Amino acid sequence: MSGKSAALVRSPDASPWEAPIVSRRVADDVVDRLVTAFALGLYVPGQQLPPERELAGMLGVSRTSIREALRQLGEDGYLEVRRGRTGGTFVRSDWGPRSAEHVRRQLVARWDEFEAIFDARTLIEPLIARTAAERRTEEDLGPIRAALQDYLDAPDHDASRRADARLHLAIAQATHNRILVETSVDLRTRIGLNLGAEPYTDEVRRMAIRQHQDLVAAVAEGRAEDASRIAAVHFTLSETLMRGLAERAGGAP
Amino acid sequence: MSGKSAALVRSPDASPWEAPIVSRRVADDVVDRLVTAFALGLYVPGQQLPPERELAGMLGVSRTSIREALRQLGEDGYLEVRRGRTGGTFVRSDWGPRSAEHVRRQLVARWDEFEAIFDARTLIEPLIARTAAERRTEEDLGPIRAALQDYLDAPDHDASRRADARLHLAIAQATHNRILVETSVDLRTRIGLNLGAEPYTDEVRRMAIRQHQDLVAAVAEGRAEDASRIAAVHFTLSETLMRGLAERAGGAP
DNA sequence: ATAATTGGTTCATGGATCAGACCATAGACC
DNA sequence: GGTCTATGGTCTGATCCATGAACCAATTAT
Repeated sequence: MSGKSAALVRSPDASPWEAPIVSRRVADDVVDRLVTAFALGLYVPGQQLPPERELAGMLGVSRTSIREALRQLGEDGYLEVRRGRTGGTFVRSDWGPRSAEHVRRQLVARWDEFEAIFDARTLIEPLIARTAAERRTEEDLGPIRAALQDYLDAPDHDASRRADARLHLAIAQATHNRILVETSVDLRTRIGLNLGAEPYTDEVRRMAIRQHQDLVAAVAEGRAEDASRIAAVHFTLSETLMRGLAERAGGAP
Repeated sequence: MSGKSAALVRSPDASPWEAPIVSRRVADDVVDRLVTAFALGLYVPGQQLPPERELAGMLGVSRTSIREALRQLGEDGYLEVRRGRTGGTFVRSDWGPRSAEHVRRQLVARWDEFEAIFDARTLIEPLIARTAAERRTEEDLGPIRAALQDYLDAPDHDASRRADARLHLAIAQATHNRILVETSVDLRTRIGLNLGAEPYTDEVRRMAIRQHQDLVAAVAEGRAEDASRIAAVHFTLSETLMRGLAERAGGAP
C-alpha cells in the first residue's frame, strides 16, 4: 500500500492514514481536559481546582495520572500549588507561555498549525453565527444575553475572556448541532493551547464590545446574513491581533 | 466545581469537561485508521491489506496490536483472512452492517449522532465547496478532474463510492486548509462507521453524476456561490436518501 | 520436494495505570 | 498553644497493556 497515488495526498495532507500511531497517555488526556476548561473560562486565574482525589474521581482516573497532568501544567507555569489545610492547586494569573522568548518559540514551532486554525475559524464561525440566527429559540437567548451582559460588566481581562468564551459557546449551542459546538470549542481550545491569551487593549475592548452587541442582536432577531458578516469581521479582528502579537514577538516568518 | 452554571451546559452539550476519561487502546486507534481508510475508498472490497508485519511497521505499533485490531474488524465482518503463501487479509465485499435488522439497530442506536452528522455536513460541505472555488489553484484541478473522471467511469457501486470519496477529498484539499480537510474526512468517516453504505440506484447515480459535474465546473471556474449551492443540494440529496433508508428500515422515530 | 510468504501462537520484558496506604505541611479550630 | 483536618507529596504492589522476538502452521510459487 505504499503505492498511494500522488494525486490523493497533497500539500495540506489530511493526516495520511499510514502515519505512525502515537499512544496517548491518560495524563495527556487530563491535560487536554484541563486546558479546555481553562480556555472555556471554567476556571479563572486565582481560582482553586478541586483536590486531586476529587479530580481523580470526577475524571475516572487514578490520582497518579492526575498528578502527572498537574505536574506537566505546573512545568508550563499554568498552575501554582499551596500545601497545608487551605492549600490546593490554583490557576496562575499569568498562565500561558510567559516570556517573550517562550511565545516566540511557541509561535515558530506551530506557525503552520496556527495559520490553519485561524483560517478555519474565520470560515466556520460565520457559518455558526448564521445558523444560530436561523435556529435560535427563545430558550437559547437567555444564556446568550447573560454572557453578553457578563462581558459588558467584566471588570478585568480575565473576566472578559471568560465571558467571551461563554458567549461564543452559547451562540454555537444555539445552532442545536453538537458537532458545530464541538468544532467551535475545539478551535478555541487549540488557540488557547498555542498561545494562552490574546492581546488586549482598551481600544480592542471597545471594538469587541460593539461587535458582540451587534452579533447578539443579529442572532436574536434572526438576521442570519448580518450575523454571519459580523462574525466574519469579529474573528478577522481577533486574527489580526494575534498576527500582530506574533510579529512583534518576532515569530512570524 | 459541580456548580457549573446551568446556562452553560445545555442540551447539545459540548462534552462536559468532567466526563470520565476513557483510556484508548492502541488497537482501537488502529481500527479507526483502517475504517477511515475504508471509508475513504483507499481499500476496495476484495483488495488485500498489507501483511501484518508491514502494517505494524507502517503504523509504528507492534504486530500484537495490529492483530487485535484485525480481530475486531474480522468479528464485525469487515475482513476475511486466507493463509498460506499467497494468503493475507482481504476486505470483504459486503462489509458493513449486513442484515436489515443490523442496519435498523445501528440506526436506532445512533439516531441522534446521525442527525447531527448529516446536519453538520449539509452546513459545512457547502462552505468547503465555496472556499475551494475561491482558492483552488491549477494544481488542485488535476486530482479533482481525475476523481470526477473515475467517478464517471466507475463500473460498479464500490468503484463509484471510492471515486466519490476521492472527489470530495480533492475538493476539500483545494481549500488549502488542513482543518477543513480533516473535518470533511471526519464527517464522511463517521457516516461510514454508522452505516457502511449509502443507498444506490440508477436514478440516484444519474443525479449524482450531474451534480458532481456541475460542482467540479463551479469550483474550476471559481464560481464560489454556485459551488456552495450545488454542494448544498448534493449533500441534501445524500441526507434524504439516508433518511429514506432509515425509515424503510423502521429505524426513524 | 523445497523455499518462501503469510497468518497463528506463545513468552518474557518493560511501562502505564491503578488502588491504597502512609507522610508532610499549614492553617482552622478549640 | 495544642490538636485536628484538609490538602499535597511519596511509596508500594498488583494488574493490564504493548512490545519484540521467536517459533509454529498452512499454502503455494519455484
